[in-house]
Amino acid sequence: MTLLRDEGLTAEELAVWRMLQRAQVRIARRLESELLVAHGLPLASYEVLAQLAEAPGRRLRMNDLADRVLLTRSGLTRLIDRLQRHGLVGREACSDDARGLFAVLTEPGAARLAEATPTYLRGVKSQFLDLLGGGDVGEVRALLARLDVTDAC
Amino acid sequence: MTLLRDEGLTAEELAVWRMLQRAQVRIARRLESELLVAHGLPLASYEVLAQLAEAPGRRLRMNDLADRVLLTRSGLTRLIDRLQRHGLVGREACSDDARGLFAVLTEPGAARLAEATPTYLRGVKSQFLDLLGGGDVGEVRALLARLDVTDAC
DNA sequence: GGCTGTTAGATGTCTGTGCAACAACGTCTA
DNA sequence: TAGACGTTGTTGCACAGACATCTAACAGCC
Repeated sequence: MTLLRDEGLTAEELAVWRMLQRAQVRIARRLESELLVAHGLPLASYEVLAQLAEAPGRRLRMNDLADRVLLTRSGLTRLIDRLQRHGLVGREACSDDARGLFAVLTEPGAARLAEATPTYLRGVKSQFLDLLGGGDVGEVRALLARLDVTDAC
Repeated sequence: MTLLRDEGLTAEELAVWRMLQRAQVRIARRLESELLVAHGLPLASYEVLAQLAEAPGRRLRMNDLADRVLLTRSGLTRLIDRLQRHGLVGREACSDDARGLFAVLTEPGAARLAEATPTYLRGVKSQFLDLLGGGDVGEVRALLARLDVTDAC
C-alpha cells in the first residue's frame, strides 16, 4: 500500500473514487430495471428520448446526441436503429450538411417518453436524492460540476 | 417540465444525477483506456485483481467478489475464466462448503497488478482527484457514503 | 433417511457496445 | 480548381455482460 504514497494518493481518496463508481452503477442499474419492467424501455433509450424531447425541434445531430448520452457514434447508430424500428424516433437529413443526420422524436416516441418519465423521476428521487438528504444538492452540484469538464480529449 | 414538480423534483436535482452519471462513466472510460493501452488490462479485470490482492489469503469467494466488483455471478464466472486462462488467478475449492469456490490471485497475477497499479492510481488522480481540488475529499466521502447503502435489495 | 427449499457456480443464448475501417461529404490551402 | 485533410455516420467484427436455466451441494424438517 506504499504504492499509494508513491503516487500521492491517500487510501481515502481511492475509496472515494470507488464509492462514486459503486453509487453510479447501482443507481443506474435500479433505474434501468424499473424502466424495463414498467415500460420495456432500457435506460439508454430513455435518455435518448429525453434528450431529443428537450432539444429544439425535438431533433439532434447524431454526433451531438452521442455525446450527450455517453455513447460512441457506432453505439448510437445501433440504438437509433432500434428506436426507429419501434417507431419512437426517425432520421432526417440535414440541409446544411449533407453528411449530417438528425434523430427526431416522433409522436409515439414522445408519448412513450411521457409515460416513462414519472417512473424515471421517481427512481431518481428514491434511489438517489432521498439518500442524499435535504439541503446538499447545490453543494453536490458544485462538486460534480468540477468533474464535468467539457474537455478537448 | 411540470412533470418535475409533480414528482417533487427540481431541475437542478435532475441535473445533478446526470452529472454524477457523466462523471463516473467518463472517468471509468479514461481509466480503462489507459490501463488497456499500457497493460492490456480492462478495468474490470484490474478491479478483480485489486480486490483479491486486498483480501486475506489473496482469495475471495466468487459470490463475494461479484458483489465487490459489481458484476453478476455469471459475469464474474466468465471474467475469472479469462483471467485464469491468462494465469492471473486460479480457482480453489472451499473446504467448509463444497459448493463454494475461491478465486485466488496467482503470483503472475500479483505481478501484473503491481505493474498496472501506478497507471491506475495516476489515472484516478488526474482524472478525478485533481479535478475535485484540494480539501473536499472528506466532504465528498461523506456525501457518497450516504449513497452506498448496503441494502437488502 | 428421505423430502423440500435454498444457495453457489457454470453454461446457453442473446443483446448491446466499442474499435477499426470505410464511404460520403465538407473545408482549407495552394 | 484540385488535392489533402478532417468530420459524419454506418458497418464488420469481436467481446463482455445479463438473464434464464441447470447441476451440485447445503439446511431444515418430518
